[in-house]
Amino acid sequence: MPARQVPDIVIGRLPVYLRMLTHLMAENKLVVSSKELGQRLNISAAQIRKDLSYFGGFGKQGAGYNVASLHAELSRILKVEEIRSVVLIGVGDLGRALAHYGGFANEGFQVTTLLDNDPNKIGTQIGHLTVEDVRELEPIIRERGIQIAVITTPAHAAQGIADACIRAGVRAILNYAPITLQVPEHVRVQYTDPVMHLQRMTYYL
Amino acid sequence: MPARQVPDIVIGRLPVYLRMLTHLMAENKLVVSSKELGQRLNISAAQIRKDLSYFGGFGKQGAGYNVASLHAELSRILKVEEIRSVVLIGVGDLGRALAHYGGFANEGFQVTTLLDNDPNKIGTQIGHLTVEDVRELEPIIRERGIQIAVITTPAHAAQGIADACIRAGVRAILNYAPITLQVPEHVRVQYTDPVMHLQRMTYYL
DNA sequence: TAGATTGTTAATCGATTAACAATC
DNA sequence: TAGATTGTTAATCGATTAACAATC
Repeated sequence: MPARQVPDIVIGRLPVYLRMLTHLMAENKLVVSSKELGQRLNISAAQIRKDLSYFGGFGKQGAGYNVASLHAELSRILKVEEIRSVVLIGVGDLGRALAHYGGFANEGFQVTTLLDNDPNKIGTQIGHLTVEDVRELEPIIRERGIQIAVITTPAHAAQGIADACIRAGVRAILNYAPITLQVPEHVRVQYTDPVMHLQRMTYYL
Repeated sequence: MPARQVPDIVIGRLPVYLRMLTHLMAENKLVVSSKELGQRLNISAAQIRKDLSYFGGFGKQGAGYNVASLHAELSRILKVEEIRSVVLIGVGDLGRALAHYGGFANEGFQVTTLLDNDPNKIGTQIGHLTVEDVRELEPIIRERGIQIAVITTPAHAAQGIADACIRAGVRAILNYAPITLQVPEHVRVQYTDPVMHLQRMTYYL
């Protein structure tokens, strides 16, 4: 429960801070200053202090921040202390790669459900999961109470899948399909598209 | 050659406009207004007009924008008319998925080089490419004049790979490894990490 | 204590929006 | 022509930075 309205752009930096704190813990670093954090993340020290101050005073003057306790605070703020179920729709190469991805463990997420529309894929095993029929999407998501969906279908299918997910109760979508989704206000969407990222850089070449 | 300094945040929206224009061309739509574009992309019409005005006046009062010619203008501005070679380092599940990805064609990019450090992978075929030895990274990138790298290695290897790429002449990096890279000013980096995206949304759940 | 660093305020900087004359 | 929509300016809004008292 934030004390005041926190800008979304601030929320977007918290996972970056959290990731660096995880890294510092692995290095057995006990304390870190906003200055050092900033240098490692290419963010100004003032911005880091300001971002954190939306949620409280976590540091100690003259010393900096305790790495472990700031890590715990950010985990709490981002609500990634408990594991959340994720449904992944579209078991192509990318979907398969994400299903295998080891980086979700310990970061608050677990892919628990794989869906596809291809009869040749439905029923097959990927890791320890069985691919299920996308026609069962709504009841499956509802029954399992899943709030997060990852869409790795072709572009033409993505909007329909998103609509169905939302009807079933999904409130956060990570969309890998190269299309802008139309969603109601209460649903969050994040996009990731390698072409967008690359095109954004070639301008400067 | 932009007329004046264009904010990076504006450059970041141009690929989104371009993608929608590609979509509209496939729908055989000849003309589109900033209002309609905005509705489809969840961006205000004023912002679209302002963004485009950094580069010139591409529209027609009372009518809107010619879809095909705005598409051509944006392709030119983003320099994605010619195909650019991309090196991909780290042929794990994700690297393999990107190597197979069909979405680069027609969008200005082609993965031409695959590198890995695993002797079991070096020499194998992926699609029509052969995985090469990452120890040859610098000469390969130099000889082939590659300016764009996609890093899909584990986090601990990513900074070293980035350094080597930059020494060899790379100026744009798309980094899938979950780590913030330190790079000189003349090098652009884009990040994509599913954990970051998901954590950014769970705050709102 | 002296040095370092926080948390916060005010100033600056930059991005978005609203409005409208120009004009197709 | 009348209606629609652009390109642009000025106003608004929001984010970042600089500065520093507080204090560990």
